[in-house]
Amino acid sequence: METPRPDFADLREKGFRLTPQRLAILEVLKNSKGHLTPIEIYREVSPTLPGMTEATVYRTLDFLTRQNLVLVAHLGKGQLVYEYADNDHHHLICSQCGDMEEIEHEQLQELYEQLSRNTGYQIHSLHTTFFGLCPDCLNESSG
Amino acid sequence: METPRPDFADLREKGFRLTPQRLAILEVLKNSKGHLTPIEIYREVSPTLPGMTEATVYRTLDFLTRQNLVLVAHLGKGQLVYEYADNDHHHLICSQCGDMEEIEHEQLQELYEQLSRNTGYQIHSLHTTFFGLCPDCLNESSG
DNA sequence: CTCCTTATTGCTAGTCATTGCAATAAGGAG
DNA sequence: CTCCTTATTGCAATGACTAGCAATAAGGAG
Repeated sequence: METPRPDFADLREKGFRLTPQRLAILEVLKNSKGHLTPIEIYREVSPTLPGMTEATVYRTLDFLTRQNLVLVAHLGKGQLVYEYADNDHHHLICSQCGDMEEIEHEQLQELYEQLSRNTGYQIHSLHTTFFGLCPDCLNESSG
Repeated sequence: METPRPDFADLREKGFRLTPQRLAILEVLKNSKGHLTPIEIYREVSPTLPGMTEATVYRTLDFLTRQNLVLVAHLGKGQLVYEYADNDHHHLICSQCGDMEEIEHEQLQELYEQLSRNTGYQIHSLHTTFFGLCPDCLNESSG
């Protein structure tokens, strides 16, 4: 709750290092403003940084996620997607057509507070994913 | 909403087959009453059904999930866990120590209705996972 | 009980993702 | 600018999961 949006430069003070790989991956996420899979990120960053490996992409994404610089979400089956952490939101996905709606965090705020009261947990999950049927698919299945 | 708890035998009427593999996997989940990974399930079922492959476990779990007989959840990184679908609940996991709380679906009911009203979606995600810090870890990190 | 259709399985190969370890390089000290 | 510590990376091996296809077997018909 103290530093909801840490700056990349803060990492150095925590003993972490600002490597070109981390910079490049964060930059790709910052510019794309959408969900990217690790492989997509690898493909975008790879030309810029020859020698970069997929393993580094996975590790870096995991690192940036734990530093709250990027958000991770499970949108479909097992595949994870990443997004630059600049606005707090969640996702509602149609399990039939794959359509996606963004849910402002505000709508979950109350629930989070309630869960905190009931469990004593300090909840920090952003980017929660809900599944359902979108209006279009609902119509089709009922017709 | 019509058949919230389908029976295994109903599958036959839909043209699906009741194979020993499906029976065995469902039985393991029914008896364990907890979260199991596909590999754990494979190890439990394998001795009973020689010849059983991991691929079949993955496929069967996917099948049972789509039939609403089991629930799937993303608890940690990428790994999926499965559980017998006999009570509607969600999870709250401590991202530090891994402790887990169950959240009764009742607590999310209101949110789900609100999201439905706002988006037109019919939301059906059970087994949503939230992350946070448990009371113990909160104390430690502040001390 | 036997035959037949075709849903499922087992096998194999292919992706996606994680881990261990030696080599590299970030960044502070002198 | 050079040296030194050690966080990170690259590489290679392993593990998790998916997809294609021929062989098997569930379950309905006769």
